[in-house]
Amino acid sequence: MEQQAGQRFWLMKSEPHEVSIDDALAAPRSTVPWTGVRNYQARNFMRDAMRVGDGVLFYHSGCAQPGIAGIARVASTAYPDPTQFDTASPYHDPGAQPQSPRWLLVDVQALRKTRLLGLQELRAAPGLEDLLVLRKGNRLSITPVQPHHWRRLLELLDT
DNA sequence: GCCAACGTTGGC
DNA sequence: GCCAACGTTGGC
Repeated sequence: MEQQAGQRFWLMKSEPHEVSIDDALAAPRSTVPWTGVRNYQARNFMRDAMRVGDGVLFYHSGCAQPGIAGIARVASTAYPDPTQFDTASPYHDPGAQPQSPRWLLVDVQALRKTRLLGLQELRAAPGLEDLLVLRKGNRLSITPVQPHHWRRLLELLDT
């Protein structure tokens, strides 16, 4: 991916049994709505800081082989997550009202699948010591990625 | 299944 | 505003 001025970078976690990088690539226009974010900090990143075209590291979590599995891009601005109003959804939020949505999402377009860059390898890689997702106890499903981390990760993914 | 870490809730 | 209890995340 070419770096553009003002472009920001993100790491976004998905449980592959829900939406994997393969699922995203197989979707129409390789684009999926990032449903189910129920954390205010992560929501605020989408609402306040993300822009169309931002780079995304597609991370598989909650699985046997956690790690970065692909590259994607932010494909929309933030809009209400419809699952918050859906009583049949596990993401239903009885406190959310259609007139005042509580939860937002962005569309994410998968660009390519990469080799699996696993957690162990991430932890061991020089230059990634401060990557937020590697912090002890980190549970945020969306974290900003510094440009120098992004460049380093792309190097690692291409080797 | 276990458990550390964190976020949210609700009584006070 | 404090903080204990509870629920969730996510690696192992």
